[in-house]
Amino acid sequence: KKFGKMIAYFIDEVGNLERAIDTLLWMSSHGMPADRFTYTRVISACSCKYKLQSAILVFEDMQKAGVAADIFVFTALINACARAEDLDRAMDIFLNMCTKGFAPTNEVYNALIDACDKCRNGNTASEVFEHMCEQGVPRDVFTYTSLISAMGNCGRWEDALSLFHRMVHVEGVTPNIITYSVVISACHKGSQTERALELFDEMLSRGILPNTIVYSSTISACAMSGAWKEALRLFDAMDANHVAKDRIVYNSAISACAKGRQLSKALDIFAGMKAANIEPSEYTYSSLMAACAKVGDWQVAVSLYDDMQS
RNA sequence: CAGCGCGAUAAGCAG
Repeated sequence: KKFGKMIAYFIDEVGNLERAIDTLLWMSSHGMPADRFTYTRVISACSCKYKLQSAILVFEDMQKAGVAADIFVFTALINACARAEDLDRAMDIFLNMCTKGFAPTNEVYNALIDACDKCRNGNTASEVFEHMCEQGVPRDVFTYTSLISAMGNCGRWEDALSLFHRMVHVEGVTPNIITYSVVISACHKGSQTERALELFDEMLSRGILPNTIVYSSTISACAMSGAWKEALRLFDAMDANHVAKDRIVYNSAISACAKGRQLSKALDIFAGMKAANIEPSEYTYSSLMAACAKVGDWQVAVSLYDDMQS
């Protein structure tokens, strides 16, 4: 029990995963294996650090030590696969879990759909979702958010929108800020500017205050149809609404100007970015140079290139 | 010995 607390301490306070794993393995090799709670905690910590191999090693040790696994362990393992973008292994674990007689829960299906999303496999995501519905497992905001994200990531914006509709009006699941960010992002990838803006307004009317991520998704959606004025309006609204601007939202706004052939606006935003002490990235320079290319201003492109090198 | 507590799932940028 005390070693278990020590492992939790290594993970939560010290952030030393290696030590936590060593202690866990030491415990089982000395005939006093940790309980399933501790195993789950360690597997989850491996997942957070994208260490799928370690997660599997810990799970194998758990089985060797004769500690009975439960649905929480399997959920954490599937999540580790999702983070490592290994859908095949996620499926293996899922099937293995079913064979052992565990009925998949909402969380297990959600983690599996997330794995499909991370692996850009929209078809499998849809199949898993259908299976979930057939089994009568409840769908919640996590389910729909992951599934809509998976649709968006493989260009299926119509499906993303119809799932959003089904979520809200058929299943009565309330969308949150993350749901709006994925459905707006799906519109962005499908160049559906109008729909993205409608969703943004709908979100406001629900009383959800947009954060940096939702602004950047919506600004990117504006960029796709040359709606740079709308993009800049949103970008400026961030200050009025006291929403912090990060590098990504600056990049989104610069890209919107670039696609709308507004080089001087793009340069203004770039200046603002530097004034705010935000480091430009390769995305920043790439968008700025694209803007130069659009208007044929090679001199500014060269000066940006020099600026980038220094 | 008993009770209690402790563990799992989702989002944004360029060429």
